[in-house]
Amino acid sequence: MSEVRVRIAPSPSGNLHVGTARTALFNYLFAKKNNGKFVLRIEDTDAERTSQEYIDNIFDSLKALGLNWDEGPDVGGDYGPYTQSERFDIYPKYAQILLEKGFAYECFCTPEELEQEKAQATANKKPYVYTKKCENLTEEEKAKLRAEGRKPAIRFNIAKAQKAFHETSMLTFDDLVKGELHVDTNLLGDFVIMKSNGTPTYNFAVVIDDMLMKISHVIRGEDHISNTFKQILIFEALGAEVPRFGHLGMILAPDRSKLSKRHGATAVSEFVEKGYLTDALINFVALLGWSPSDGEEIKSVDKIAEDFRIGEVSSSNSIFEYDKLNWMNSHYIKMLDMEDLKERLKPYLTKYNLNELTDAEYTRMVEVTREPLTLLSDITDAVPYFFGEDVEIDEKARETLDTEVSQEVLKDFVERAENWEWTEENLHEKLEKFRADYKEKGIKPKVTMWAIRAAVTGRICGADMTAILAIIGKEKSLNRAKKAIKCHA
RNA sequence: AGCGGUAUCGUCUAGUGGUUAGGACGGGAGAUUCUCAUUCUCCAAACAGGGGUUCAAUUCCCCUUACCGCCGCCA
Repeated sequence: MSEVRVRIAPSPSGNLHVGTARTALFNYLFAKKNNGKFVLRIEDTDAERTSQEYIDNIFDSLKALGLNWDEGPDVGGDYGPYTQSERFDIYPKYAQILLEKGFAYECFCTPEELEQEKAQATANKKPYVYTKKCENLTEEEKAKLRAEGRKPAIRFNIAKAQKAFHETSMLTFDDLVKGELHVDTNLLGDFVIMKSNGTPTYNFAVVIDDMLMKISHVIRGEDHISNTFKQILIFEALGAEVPRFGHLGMILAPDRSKLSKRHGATAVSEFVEKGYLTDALINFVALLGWSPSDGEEIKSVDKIAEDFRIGEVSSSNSIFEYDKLNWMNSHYIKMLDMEDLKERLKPYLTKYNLNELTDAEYTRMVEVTREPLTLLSDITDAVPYFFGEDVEIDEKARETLDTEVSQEVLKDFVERAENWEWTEENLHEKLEKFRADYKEKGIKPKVTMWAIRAAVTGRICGADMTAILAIIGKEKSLNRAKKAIKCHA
């Protein structure tokens, strides 16, 4: 059996989309599982929509997800170049072969003429297929058209190719995930393989590159199924070995439409900026269509690869649900090593002066605030009270502070705490006693602590109160408490 | 319109010609805690509809419906 070679072939007309990331993942998993090679190819035949920024984004995102490629534009390989715009001299040669074999022909139709054909078809409520108007142009006619300054495109002759390799007009292939797929090639129009500007179209460039790069399995979204039939015919017309194909269901937004900007983030880099961990993202996306045989959903890509079988991937579409991704992200944050977490949180703490805290204090702060984090970015709003002299009192805290009990508790707290040794251990002990005293008076521990919490943090919920006091320090804590006590006449 | 694809809790899915149809997220209830959260326990929640085949169908076949995709000198 020949070597397994798969590829991910993004078009750099945007940042790396999560859907592309999932396709890349499944290719990567398939390669890993079968000791194959994972190739990255940049499909930038449309110069208009391509930008270096997007290419960089694709590289960075794929790397961040851990989907490292064996061959690609940057790392090279035996079948390069791996960027289509650098392969433009290759495609015309193969188009020429097709022309000579009679599997392709020149088409001089103008966009206007084509537009008209299409309009006609819709007017007659017929599906549009190219009329093959230029199929049998004589040399004289072509010369005349050329003299007029017309530049021909090259079209693939579907019927010729189909007849040459198949008994009937039915074309069939065995899809890796969907099983047998068929189409009546009579319904396919002769599509353009070389544009009149001399560059290849997607369907042509893909085939030539997959052939030359010896791609053995093409795993991609099901939106490519109809392309696959056309591509198979080109492979055959060229006398090349046809790779195996596998088509994955699409990822849909919660409203069942295509996942787009209006649903929030779509690019991997956007998710990262929002505070998602790439490990969580890739794990989540793997679960869209694939499920672990042992039921254990939290799994590294390496572990998933061991368990992965392309034939077991679900062939239906799946909806991208943020709830589960969020849960998974919080789970991954919980599993993060302390030092790692401390570093990862820093980008989200730039509005605070981290120098106010010693490293030990920062560590403790992270320890007591990490629990409820869903996104790394959640840290920003979770810690403002650790910084600055004063604290902003929110509405709920204000109400709490306005009660008589709170005032009484606070006064007592300030008085007693003046003499406390300010270590977390001691504070823990002292506060326990403090609460107990009030409990005897019939005041719930909750209420007692609310007063202190509201005064010191400006909120009524948050991290462990003892730790907060210890980190903030005696002076600052008591100052805030005093400020919360109303001056009585 | 045509062609292709898909159909199990709200969502991602497991599963089988005979099962109490399983898990996870989310939801609900409770326990723990100084609060929020965490954690733990429990609960509700599905085989799209109609025909076949069969002793038996969620499972196999057909039709309907719904949804998705494709019909570019975009990729």
